[in-house]
Amino acid sequence: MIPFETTLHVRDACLCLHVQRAARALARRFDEALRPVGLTNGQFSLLMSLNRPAPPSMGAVASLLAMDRTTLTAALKPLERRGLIEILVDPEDKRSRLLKLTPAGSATLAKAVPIWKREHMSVEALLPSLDPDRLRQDLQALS
Amino acid sequence: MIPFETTLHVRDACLCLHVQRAARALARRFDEALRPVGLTNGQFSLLMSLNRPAPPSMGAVASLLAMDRTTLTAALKPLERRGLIEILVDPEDKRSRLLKLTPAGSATLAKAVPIWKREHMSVEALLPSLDPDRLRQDLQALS
DNA sequence: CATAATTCTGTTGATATCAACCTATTTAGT
DNA sequence: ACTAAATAGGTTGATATCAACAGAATTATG
Repeated sequence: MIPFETTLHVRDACLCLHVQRAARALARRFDEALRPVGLTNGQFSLLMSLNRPAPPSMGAVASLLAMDRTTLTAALKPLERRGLIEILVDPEDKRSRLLKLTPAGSATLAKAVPIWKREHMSVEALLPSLDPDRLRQDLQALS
Repeated sequence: MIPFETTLHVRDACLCLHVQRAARALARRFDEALRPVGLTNGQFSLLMSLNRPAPPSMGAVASLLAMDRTTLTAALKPLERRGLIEILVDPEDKRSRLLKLTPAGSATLAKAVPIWKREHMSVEALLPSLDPDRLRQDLQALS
């Protein structure tokens, strides 16, 4: 019904597919590298986004990570169970939750950062364009 | 424990995070566009990868999509239930399964292609680099 | 040809992802 | 102040993702 040539074109051209593939491959790579500290790539990014002077709300974090609100709700649960974060009701606005790293969360993050640095350097070295900044700009525009 | 500047650096530099964000955003975008034909972006890519002269094995498809084998097993189930694909034991090698589009699967795919074309054009227009080929090359190298 | 290693896939359990629908709280309009 | 609209999150159900383990078939080796 659809010519094989169309399939080849879509397969080669589709940015959505290319990004999903790269996302899966990078996720596996960072998940593996971070396993010694017990974090996945997503948990690392999430914890890192909480390491700031004032604890952010869920909406702010979801937006930063380009992640659905409800995905974030689910992602927080294992981290809270493990005592790496605390979820507090915002006294200024009782609808809102404040997400706060615990000392244990901070410590885990501190162990993860050197691993991230090593891994990230070797990933940037893979780029044929040798231009990670441009890649980041393009990806940013897609978010 | 970790300085805020480190957080800012990781947040801005991490290719894994940038790719995950773009992957989520593009997935939402294509999922939404393809909803009228009842496919998600992943199902579209999967069905499209089955539209070839000879039905491929699972391993071949998983590798093409840079997807875990077992993820593929799970992804096939709803498509099989809906009668869009068939999973056949390879007569040449009884360990292997051959993945085959049904006529209904072909028809669904045919309806999806024009939607993909429209959506993909508007996505490419978002790129500040104006160079989708280079982006694809970089993403490919990461997979 | 027997058996050991390899290959292809499945199952289970955990987390990730989002749409659709829901409640509680805050804010805006009158 | 009262009510309507908007905002912040939560719950449920479906699919997606992968590691760890396991089974069945094939291939390689001696």
